[in-house]
Amino acid sequence: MAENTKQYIQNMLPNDDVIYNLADLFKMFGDPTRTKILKCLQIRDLYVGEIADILGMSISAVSHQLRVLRTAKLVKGTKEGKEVKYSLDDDHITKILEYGLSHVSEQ
Amino acid sequence: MAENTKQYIQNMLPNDDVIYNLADLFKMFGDPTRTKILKCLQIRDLYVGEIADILGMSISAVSHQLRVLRTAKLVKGTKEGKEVKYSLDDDHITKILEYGLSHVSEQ
DNA sequence: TGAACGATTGAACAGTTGTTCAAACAAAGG
DNA sequence: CCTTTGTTTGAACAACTGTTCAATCGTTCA
Repeated sequence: MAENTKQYIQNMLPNDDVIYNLADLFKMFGDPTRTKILKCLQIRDLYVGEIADILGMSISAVSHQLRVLRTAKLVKGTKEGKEVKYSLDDDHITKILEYGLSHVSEQ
Repeated sequence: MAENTKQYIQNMLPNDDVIYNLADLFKMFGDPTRTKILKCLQIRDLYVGEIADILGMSISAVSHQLRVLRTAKLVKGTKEGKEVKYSLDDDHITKILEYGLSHVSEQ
């Protein structure tokens, strides 16, 4: 391949920063537990214990994943007394999920 | 939470099959090397060695990832003599990537 | 205050992932 | 044939990921 072709393609690629952020975003959807949690929160805001109950998982496991989603700013938690109500923190998320879902469903 | 509310939400969730397929799809985009490869192939069909050259990676590492992408039917390889030319095997893929990219860029 | 409850946290563990290295394969040309 | 070139493959290894378990924190209410 010609050297200038190589450079041309290299220049068209997003910066490494962007690539890594992109990968980190998609990683969030790359785990079934997290996509389930997000799907739940798409239906309705929920407490940690409720999510665990719906998914049949331990509260701890759900809480760990919620922290991951919170760090990624996909979800936010609001304290209500003893409980913490979680909700989606990003509109795009729903669309990306839907896009992936329709792709998967079509196959 | 009321038992019937719990069941209502459970019924609204996609089947486990779908959830796992969805997660597997997003996993493909969850690695920087793979997103780079896909981005390259979005620009132009390329041989394995060309991709390795552009990305500054070993041919082996690229080939391993191409196999993963091939298995996921995101990419296909066509033998041309000694070389194998790779191309994107799915239109949706570009859109999902773009959607994620625009999300990442906006932050 | 102190028991009860919801949620978070940290350590530990098994399982998975991505890269490297060396070996093998396939096509082309001498 | 034998060598060269492009690619694939498998084993090995380090790094990462998700869950569990036990401990802890924070709030409520008796």
